[in-house]
Amino acid sequence: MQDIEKHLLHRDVQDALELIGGRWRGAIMTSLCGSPKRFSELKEDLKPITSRVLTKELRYLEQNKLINVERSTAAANSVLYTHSEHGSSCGPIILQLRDWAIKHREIMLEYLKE
Amino acid sequence: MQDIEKHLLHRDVQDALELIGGRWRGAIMTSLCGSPKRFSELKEDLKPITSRVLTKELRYLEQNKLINVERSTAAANSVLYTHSEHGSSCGPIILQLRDWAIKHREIMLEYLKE
DNA sequence: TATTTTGGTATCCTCAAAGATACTAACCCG
DNA sequence: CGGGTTAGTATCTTTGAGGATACCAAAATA
Repeated sequence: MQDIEKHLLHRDVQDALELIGGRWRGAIMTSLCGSPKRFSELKEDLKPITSRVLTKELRYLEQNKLINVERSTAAANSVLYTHSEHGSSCGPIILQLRDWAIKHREIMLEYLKE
Repeated sequence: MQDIEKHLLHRDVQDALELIGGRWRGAIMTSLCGSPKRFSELKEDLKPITSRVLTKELRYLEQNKLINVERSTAAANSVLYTHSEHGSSCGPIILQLRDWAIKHREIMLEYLKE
């Protein structure tokens, strides 16, 4: 492996972690794994997130094509958030992150016992 | 899937993203995927990271058992950072994150063309 | 012995992410 | 018509991650 490639490698990882990192983005994508949701459902699921932050993060994810936003023209006050095709492709990674976090917790508990 | 389980699901993901999220943690773990490294090698690889931040993040990763720190008793001014057993188990996930980020970049370029 | 390298500390500062709180236009339901 | 719900905005404030800069003791090296 060349130096340049190594360098690019962690730059890519940084990019990925900016997309789904931070306090809420990963959680939002996770919440949408189960099923499409409306704003209020997301807010409930991610409590104690605030409207302001949820709006901002949803706009970010929309701009980065990770979610689709169906602002139904007919019944106006209803907006559906769903994974985009590419957004749903991070589902498996998220599941692995979850499993890894659970394993991590167990390992930390082991150390605390000793 | 029950509501409670859904709730736990994204909490776990948030935990994982705290462990390897932020500006540098994922990159450090990535850099250590290739081979064990010394402080100065990490600093070079992760340029423009500062000593202060690198130290802080390494201590965090050490406390969370994701890396081992070999402070060689014999030759004192030499410290080796390596993945712990559990730390190395996030290697595959990191590779997938990298692939996913690369794919994301391509997709965004597609949209810009149109 | 002098100099450089290594692996850090010590302070101070900035800025952006996130929270608290209040408010609102449009709709929908009875 | 009136009250509640939906999907947000508008301000203001806080917090802490991360950066800039300077400094340092111990060890290696020349």
